Amino acid sequence: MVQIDARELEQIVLFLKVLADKSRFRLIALLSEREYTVGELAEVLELKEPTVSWHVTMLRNHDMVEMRQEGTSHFYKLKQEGVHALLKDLKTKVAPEESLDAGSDFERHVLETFFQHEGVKEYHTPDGTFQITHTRLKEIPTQRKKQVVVLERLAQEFVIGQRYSEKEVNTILKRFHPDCATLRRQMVDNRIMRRENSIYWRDSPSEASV
Amino acid sequence: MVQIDARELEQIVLFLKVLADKSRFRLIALLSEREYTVGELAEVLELKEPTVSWHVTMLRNHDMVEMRQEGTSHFYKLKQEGVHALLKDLKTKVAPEESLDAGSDFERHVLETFFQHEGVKEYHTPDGTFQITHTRLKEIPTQRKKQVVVLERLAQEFVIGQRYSEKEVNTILKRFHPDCATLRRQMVDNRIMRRENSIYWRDSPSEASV
DNA sequence: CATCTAATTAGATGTTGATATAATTAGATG
DNA sequence: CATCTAATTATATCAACATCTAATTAGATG
Repeated sequence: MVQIDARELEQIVLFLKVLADKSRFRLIALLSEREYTVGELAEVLELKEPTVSWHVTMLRNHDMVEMRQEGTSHFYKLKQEGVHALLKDLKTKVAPEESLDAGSDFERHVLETFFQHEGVKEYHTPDGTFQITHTRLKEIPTQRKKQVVVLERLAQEFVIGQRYSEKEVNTILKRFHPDCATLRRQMVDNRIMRRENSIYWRDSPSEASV
Repeated sequence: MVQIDARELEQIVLFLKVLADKSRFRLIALLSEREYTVGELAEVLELKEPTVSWHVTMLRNHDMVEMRQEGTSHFYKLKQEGVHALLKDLKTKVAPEESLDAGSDFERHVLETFFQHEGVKEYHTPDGTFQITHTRLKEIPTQRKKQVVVLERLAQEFVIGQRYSEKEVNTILKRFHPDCATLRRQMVDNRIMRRENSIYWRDSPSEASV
């Protein structure tokens, strides 16, 4: 865990407190699309104007929203796109299953059964620390239909068109299962990967035979 | 803005509410490092046990923490590493400038001289493709002052407090220079890393001798 | 200047929730 | 079984805050 000093902690918690309110969250959601007057917001959110005013003022104090005046009307809009991005992050974190594309129920079931999601691993590089979720293959399915699902999944580890040596293929597969040789052979057998002169590659889906 | 339905909104706000508390945030920070008993947490956070119990129960209800019992002791630890990642995200969003630290001219010069930045490498994982800039150590400095700068830099690859096996240390160091054994020894000699029974770790700057 | 519109500020109210003390449960140990 | 340790539940208290009504400010318009 990253060390967090007191001041920083206060700030983060404060920021989270601002977000952790239903009305303000909806407010932010609206204001991220276009500018609104207080009255409009009150109507949409079914709150009284003073309540909305209170909230937007709060958001303004936290530099999350900016105001433009026109006559007696005050137009508010989201200030930092950072907030926008943050929400997106939060969303994917909170409800990650929404984010990844569906696939069939069968596929999902097979993947869930055979893959085991391990914690996050940290990679430290000059440019910062990357966190990558690691996944292992509990066992290699014997049923061909399930096998294909698993192999397709593993294939995603390889860039389409890129050439890999046998050693490189093994390294990548070994991250999932010690028996990389079997996986490699099965990938070739199922035409999920191609081989020629000990060079492996992945064809684009359109070229690959089914 | 992403469309958010009522149920989802509730969940997000609830999740944020859980995080938006100083004690719980610190709790999570601690529990992301290792498991703690309620008593230990109470002592570190300077709270009474019932208070901690209340919070960890709350975290448990939200599936953010898990418990293991041993005698009368209840060991808690962070459940989803997703929370971990989330915090980091939040941190970089909230205070991005904090993340990178400046360093002196001398340090910068040494780092520039001894490190070589190689191109971008791609890592393919279940969750997408990561591009990471790789850096190598051209040679190990012999002048002690320069050596320390380089070793300090390498130390950043290790999470403070985390325990590493000798093998893990080598793996990480080998990314920079083939002679990982020398680097490892020098790190220990210079008290940049600590060793006991072939277990290596990095102390926080305050504890480390200068 | 009187009036209208839109928003904010002031003040009141009710709820939630963070924390504490005290009592209770559950496991371990002599 | 008595006792000790660790944690939880029950209950109480206090502060924070979301919301409302009422009063006030500020700009526009006849």
